[in-house]
Amino acid sequence: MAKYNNINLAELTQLASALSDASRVRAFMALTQGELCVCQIVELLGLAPSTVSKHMAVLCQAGFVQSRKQGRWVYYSVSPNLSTAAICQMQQWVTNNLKNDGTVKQDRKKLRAIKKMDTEQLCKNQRKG
Amino acid sequence: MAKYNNINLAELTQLASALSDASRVRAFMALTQGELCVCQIVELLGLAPSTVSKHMAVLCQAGFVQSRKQGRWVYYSVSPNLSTAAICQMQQWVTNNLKNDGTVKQDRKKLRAIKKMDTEQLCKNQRKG
DNA sequence: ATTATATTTTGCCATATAACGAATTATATA
DNA sequence: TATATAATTCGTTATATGGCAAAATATAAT
Repeated sequence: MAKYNNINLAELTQLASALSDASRVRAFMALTQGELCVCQIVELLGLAPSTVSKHMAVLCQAGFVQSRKQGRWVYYSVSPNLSTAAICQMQQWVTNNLKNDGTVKQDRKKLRAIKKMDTEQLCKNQRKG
Repeated sequence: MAKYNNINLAELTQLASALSDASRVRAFMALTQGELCVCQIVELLGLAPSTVSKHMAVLCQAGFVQSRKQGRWVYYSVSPNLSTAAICQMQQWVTNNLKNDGTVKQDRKKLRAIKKMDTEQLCKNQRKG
């Protein structure tokens, strides 16, 4: 079915703003490889949990990602966007254009390692260091 | 011919940043109707010339628009982007998604009036008021 | 040459944003 | 029930950004 929802100027600048920060774009690109919990994104980006949390909130509010809570963990994933064409198009644009970016490639590699780790252990290590 | 130039993370966030401000997006949308000199954009947006100049520099540096100087006037226009696919795609995305935006519609109307005015007279009025 | 003027650059101010650590919240475990 | 903990919110700081006015630049007109 065709997507017909229009966005307005404010919504467009909100979408653009969400993608105006490298850490947020990296987080989004990481999620295109599958859902991640906050501590995994923290590990990937090397930022404080509070900072990552705020970044994810921005991506969520823009509509690029969604979250689900399971126990103490919150998992983020790329939103399916059944309604808004503009968001789908931007998701595609980011994904396609950064497919071969150096940082994104490195992140993918690091991400594979992170996913192999036990999440409990990952969090424990983050508390210490 | 297919466009194959890739962009990196920094370039992508630069493009997004350029579109993260409503005044800049309005200026860009105005230029999709044809080239404009600075004073015409000043008239449309109701901002100081220095502010508009800075906005246009940001759009230029990102690659969304280009400028040509003719005498004392500088004309801005949507860049043809023969090289970078990412920029073309974003130009299309903005144009398509804001086609029916309220502010953009108002701007188009105001723009038709501005284009009918004598540019010399327009500048003269701006110096006064 | 001198003056006028369209645009840009510079300097400044107010606000927005990214970062962190500390405090808070919500959930699981002992 | 009390404790531990993953994530968020809050408070603070440093930097970035948008806005204007004034100064500087470049070009046209006198």
